[in-house]
Amino acid sequence: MSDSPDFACCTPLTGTSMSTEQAEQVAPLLKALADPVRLRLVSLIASSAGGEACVCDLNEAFDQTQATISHHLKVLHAAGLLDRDKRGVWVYYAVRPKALPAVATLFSTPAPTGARG
Amino acid sequence: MSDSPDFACCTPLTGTSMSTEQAEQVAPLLKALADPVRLRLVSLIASSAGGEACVCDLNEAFDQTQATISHHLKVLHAAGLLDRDKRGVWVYYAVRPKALPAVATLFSTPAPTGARG
DNA sequence: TGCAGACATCGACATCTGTCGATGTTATCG
DNA sequence: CGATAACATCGACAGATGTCGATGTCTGCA
Repeated sequence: MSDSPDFACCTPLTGTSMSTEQAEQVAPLLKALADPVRLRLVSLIASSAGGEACVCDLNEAFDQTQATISHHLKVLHAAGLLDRDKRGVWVYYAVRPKALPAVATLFSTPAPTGARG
Repeated sequence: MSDSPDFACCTPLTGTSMSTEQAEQVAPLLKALADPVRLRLVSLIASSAGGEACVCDLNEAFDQTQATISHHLKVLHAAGLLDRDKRGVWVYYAVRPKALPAVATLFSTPAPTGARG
């Protein structure tokens, strides 16, 4: 996977029927988010100071093993949702700026401006 | 499963860290959407005339078996994303009005109104 | 009553996924 | 150089998931 996907998922679900290609491009993104632990990871990172969080802190916030958390972070990173930054011994993850808004656009109604018909 | 979930997923992911309970409530919703076929199903239904579509038409729009499409529709219906309406021999599915906006809110930034930092 | 069509369900299967313990890799400190 | 700590990777395993063919259920029609 590229390290900087373009988030082509910016076309709303409604309005026009989605192409097979686009669906196959968006699904992995949602699949990465469709897990309670990963959802909380993203939320925790997004709400952290500076928009980033150290893995060591994340490990302590969950009941799962360090290996499991590392796995989930890898999945989120592979999906292009998280940025990874290693500083010395510590690793910081941050939510990719445009990732969440892109997903939000997917589920937004096209354009309520100028309702016609 | 209730036939009318309240879509408690209306709190944005960012801003405040998500609770375990809320995460476990939202994850199934995203899991239901995290499939290319189901994504296209929702999109196709949402963009159909009247906001609903007959299963017979949906079947013809996909390469998968009728049993598979029926399965996916059941998953989406169980997640509270689709409404089911049987009329004679035909069954019509419609996207639940507030379902998609609720998901959109999840991934929206808390409040762009009156940026105050 | 019998038949045909629309859709759901069942049973089976290969594959994917979440989780863990164990181990590997890399950076820091004495 | 050796020890320690932070994080990633590996191998394994139970359970979930997507798909199919076959069959069941219900409706409308002759």
